[in-house]
Amino acid sequence: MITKPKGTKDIYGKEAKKWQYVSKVIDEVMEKYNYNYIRVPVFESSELFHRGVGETTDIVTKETYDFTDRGGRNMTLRPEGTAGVVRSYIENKMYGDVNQPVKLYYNCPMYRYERPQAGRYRELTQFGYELIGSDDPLSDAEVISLAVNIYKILGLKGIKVNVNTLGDQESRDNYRKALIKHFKPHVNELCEDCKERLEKNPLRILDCKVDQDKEVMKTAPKTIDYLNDESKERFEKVKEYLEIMGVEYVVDPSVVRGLDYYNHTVFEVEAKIEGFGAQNVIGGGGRYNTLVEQIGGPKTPGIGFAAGFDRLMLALEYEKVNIPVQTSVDLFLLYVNEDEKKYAAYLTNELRMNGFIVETDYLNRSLKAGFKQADRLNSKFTIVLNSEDLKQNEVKIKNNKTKEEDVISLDAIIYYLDENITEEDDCSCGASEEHNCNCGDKCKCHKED
RNA sequence: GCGGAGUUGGUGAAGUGGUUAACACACUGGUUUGUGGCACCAGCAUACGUGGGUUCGAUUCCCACACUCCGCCCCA
Repeated sequence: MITKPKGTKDIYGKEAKKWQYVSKVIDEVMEKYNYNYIRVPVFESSELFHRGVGETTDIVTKETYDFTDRGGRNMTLRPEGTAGVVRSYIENKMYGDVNQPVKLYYNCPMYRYERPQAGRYRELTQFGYELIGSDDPLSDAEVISLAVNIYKILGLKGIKVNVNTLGDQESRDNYRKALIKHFKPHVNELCEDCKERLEKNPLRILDCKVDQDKEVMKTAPKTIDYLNDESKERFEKVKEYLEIMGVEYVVDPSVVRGLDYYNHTVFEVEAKIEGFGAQNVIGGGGRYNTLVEQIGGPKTPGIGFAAGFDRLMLALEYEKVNIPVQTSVDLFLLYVNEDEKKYAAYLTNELRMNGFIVETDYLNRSLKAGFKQADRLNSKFTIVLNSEDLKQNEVKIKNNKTKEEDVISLDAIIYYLDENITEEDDCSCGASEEHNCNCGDKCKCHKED
């Protein structure tokens, strides 16, 4: 048997419906914030990610899917979304658009060659958004608040936002030097990885899970102490706007982010996911004021956020957020002989074109099995086409809830269905008990906050 | 890249170095000469991850690999 590649996942059935729902909610929220959907290639020149994401990051040095195409070009499957979007921004000269800043969002698969585990795949789906062309602290706050709001609208309650600032380039350089100075005398106390990081990327030492509890870590200089006045003031502004927007956040100096392009504001969103301690960060982002220039565009500030779709689904599951999925059909058409089958073919088509969800039998089942199938599909009505009735231009239609059967004229089917298909008494999400869900006013099972 | 645990049919699973590998659910048909959901009866063909090895004989023991789950690193 040919099986799916390691670290990939088939999404189908009920799970696919949930994905579609969550994607739809994301689309709706993005629309309100006036972000436009963008679709960029799955593969790009390898160079883009080396310049964009950073030569020293693990993502680029050991996790990319690289290949040479038939023309000898070095290509890489995108490991993250920002570099491609920024490339597109530059290539399509969006810096010249009348509408500024440019606000873009995406929701698509990324590829990282890693060992799969809970909430981690080699093909992972991320949604994210970028606000390019503004350095205003308000844009930082909006990007953070938008992330929080998406999760809130989806019904997640256990969301925590950790915010930090890396400062501008000057602050970052000063801080870097201070860190090296601090850790150098203690280099032997650090883990192997951190020894490497000391010269290459000292900020990442702060993130280290192995060395976390060591004394050197606790006494390490804090980003906040190396910020110049401008950067400090900027961060204060961001926090102020966040408070005005009612975003609950925590300032966490250990948030430094793994990609090279960040400066100033960086943030992470954590969710409660039982048993997946290491994977509880479901999204993260930050400001990248030098990235556009690095990739070859004009000096342009930007800020963005990206979130793991798979981890979001895990969080939704853990918090038992009910996701509305359509679980019933309006009508199931049954037939026995070939003439009735032909009429069924005609009628299913006709009714579907009139907006009803209609199913029929494709397996030449017995009536008994057909009824069973109608039940399984949770059909609201069932019609058994009967040659005798059809001769009279009539049909028997059965309401599967009340078990009542009506004999109606063929011409009246559409009218009848219109009249008798009522809004579900219970929640459209199909749940029978109170729960956290987001199905709107029609939902009577919705638990009050 | 490193480490741990797994892999038996459509599904959940039991089990054994040796003639037909339990059981349950699901599915299909029948009892009901064309009206289901219950009950009973019957049926469900080619199921022991892949490749080697040990053996008269391997699903069972050994080795390798693949994949799944979990952890580390890293990240979403």
